[in-house]
Amino acid sequence: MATARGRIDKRQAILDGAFTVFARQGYAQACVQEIANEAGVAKPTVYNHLTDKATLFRHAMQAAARSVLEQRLAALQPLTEPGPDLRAGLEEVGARLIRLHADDRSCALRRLLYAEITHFPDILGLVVESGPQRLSQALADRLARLTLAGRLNATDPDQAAEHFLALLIGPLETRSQMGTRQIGDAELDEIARAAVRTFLHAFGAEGVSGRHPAG
Amino acid sequence: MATARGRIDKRQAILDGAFTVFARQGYAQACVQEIANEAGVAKPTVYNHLTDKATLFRHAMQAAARSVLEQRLAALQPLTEPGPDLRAGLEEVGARLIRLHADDRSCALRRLLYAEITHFPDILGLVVESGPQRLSQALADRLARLTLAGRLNATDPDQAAEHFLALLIGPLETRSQMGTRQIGDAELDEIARAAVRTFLHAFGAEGVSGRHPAG
DNA sequence: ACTCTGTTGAACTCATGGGTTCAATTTAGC
DNA sequence: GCTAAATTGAACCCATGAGTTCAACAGAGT
Repeated sequence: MATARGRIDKRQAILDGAFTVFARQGYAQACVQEIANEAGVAKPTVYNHLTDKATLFRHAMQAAARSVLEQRLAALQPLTEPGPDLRAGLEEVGARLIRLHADDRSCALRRLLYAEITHFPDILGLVVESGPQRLSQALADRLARLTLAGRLNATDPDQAAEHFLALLIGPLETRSQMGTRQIGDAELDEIARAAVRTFLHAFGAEGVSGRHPAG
Repeated sequence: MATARGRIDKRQAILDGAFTVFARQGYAQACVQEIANEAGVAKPTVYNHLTDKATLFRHAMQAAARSVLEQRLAALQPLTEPGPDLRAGLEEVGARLIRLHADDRSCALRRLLYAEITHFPDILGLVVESGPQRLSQALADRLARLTLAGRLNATDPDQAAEHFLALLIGPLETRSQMGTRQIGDAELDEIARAAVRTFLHAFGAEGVSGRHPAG
């Protein structure tokens, strides 16, 4: 063994396994032995790569946060080259975001963050700032462009983005009982459609807003 | 001792102390001895009233949830007899709700719920169902009345309530970094005003909606 | 073949903390 | 004052789990 590649693979396996176990058990109840098992590795190997249980936790959270963020940014794609039907584009983005948010790893990340924010205040910096913050920022950029193009009426793009995300995530969170209950695709789409409807009433350009649409 | 009153007082002190310590340390890291100290009581007394650490946790959470719910329902008061200025009434309710949501105990309750939902799935029933659920329900009732009175246009009051709360809580949650950062009164009011603005665009009666208000 | 580095499993140390026991003490009600 | 129930503090038992040690082992480069 001992090749650089091998080491990196082990390290990655450890971080993945760690996140899996932390997600299942929480920080305190997760035991390092179980993490080692999950990663297919011996306990001392874990301590060889990550000094502490605490640093193990930090790195696992950071890695998970990074991968979640990537997916989310990618979900904004349809808004960079929006088609003729803006409503459809927004609903598409909403549907994607909501599915990512309801994903198991994503839920687990949020849960762990909430749970351990008291004991690891520094993790907030690593995760939130490269989480909702960046997503909201990127979304605001798109909304600003759409407003300049006269297809939207978001004078304050940051607030528009904030409200768009709130209208998506809030209802999802309450209906899924904080990620406990699984939600069917139909209901997810309905949540996204409803969010877009309210959003367009508030921020749609005159012609698009459609005070009394379909429903 | 042994008088009924005395027992109840001790029990209440224990539950309060338990919630305080759990909020500070999380379930796993909280030790019963510390809870006993916080409650000004000996350790065996704790076990005399509540059999387990687990049941102690459950009862503490339930008690906290109950008190939080009461406050929230009371905050809806201004909507039962709304004055002539509906926007002002909604902003008042929004400001109250947002302050309650940002309250320390409330944040701690949410954190603990998120944190231990995996180990105590039954707590969700005791808390959520008598938490956001009931609040959303009560709010929907008010919105329905306002719609019947022609002062609002909430065809689906449940969804309107859902979106109103989402517009309040979502931005609060992101800006307060999940309850970590303290937020000034001015910013809280601004969040509430913005939420009401978007809400009225979507659900305001024709005359009230005011597509381009003040800002 | 030799070596160096990383891995492994098992055993070990040690601190923490849940839960119990018990004798001494308090307190309420009579 | 007497009794019975509740409280108290201290000591105790025991399981769990973090982190370490170590001897044996595997593989890559020379």
